[in-house]
Amino acid sequence: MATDPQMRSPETYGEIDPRIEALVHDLIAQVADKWTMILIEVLHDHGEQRFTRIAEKVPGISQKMLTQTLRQMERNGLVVRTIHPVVPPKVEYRLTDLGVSLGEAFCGVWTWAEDHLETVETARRGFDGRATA
Amino acid sequence: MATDPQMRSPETYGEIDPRIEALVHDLIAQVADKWTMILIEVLHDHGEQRFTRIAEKVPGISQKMLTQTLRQMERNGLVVRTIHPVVPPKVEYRLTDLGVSLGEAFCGVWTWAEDHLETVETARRGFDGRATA
DNA sequence: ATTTATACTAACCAAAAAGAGAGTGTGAAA
DNA sequence: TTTCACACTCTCTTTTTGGTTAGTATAAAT
Repeated sequence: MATDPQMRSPETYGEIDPRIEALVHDLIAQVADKWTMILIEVLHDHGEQRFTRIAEKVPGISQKMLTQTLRQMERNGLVVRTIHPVVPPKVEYRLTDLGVSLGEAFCGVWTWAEDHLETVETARRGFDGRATA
Repeated sequence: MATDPQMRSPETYGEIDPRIEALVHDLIAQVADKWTMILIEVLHDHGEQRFTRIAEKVPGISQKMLTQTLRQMERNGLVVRTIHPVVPPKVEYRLTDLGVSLGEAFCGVWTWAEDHLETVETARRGFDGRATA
């Protein structure tokens, strides 16, 4: 019995390099993150923006999450952060090419969701109906 | 000040139907879920499998998460669950066409991650280096 | 002299998600 | 007769996540 998650049995779904896999999961988890997706969208549609302008365009986000998400995106090279040394502070965020390309890669999933919206909702209703009965 | 997340100002990134958007986020959040992705992969590579066989192929997953994730996938129409009324119980899970198509839609992101792995890691090292300095 | 704007960080708290472990029903094998 | 396999469910605890609030520096505007 392999209780150690580090240990992989030969039966483990395993032709893929675990390093790649980790990064893939990681990246997808981050991008699929509610806010990251929205921020990519906003930055793509409106171009370079400063902190408060972004916040205004994303209702419901807290300062904390905005900062956190932008930092993460910066760390991954999805945005560049430009500090203008003026007072009051001015910081601008811009999508990098990498950020843009990630947005595009995600279009596949996005359009899948649009295309199969009805199917999924029908499946859900069916399942919920069966469960109630 | 619009503190109500339901209320959308005209400046809100807003040409998209919010119903579609909600479902898209929802779906992506679910698919991007660590386990769902892995389960799609396993079921795709190995075909119809029963509960314990799946568990063996996914080290680190708890019974709880396996059940939960499979149920969610079933509800969304990504898998079908077949109960064989024997004892001890035998339940098999199979990817639906919808499930397969979702896996394919996700390939774009998957390959993006593979293609840009180096870029992302470099960006991270740069960021972390700057932070330490 | 007080207020305002900006882009944050830090501390604290509540809620949600996930893990661990025990329990369940049943028939066949030992 | 005890044990075992299977596919769970239930409960309890831990971890993670996110929100809220307060605070900071500084110069310009009032």
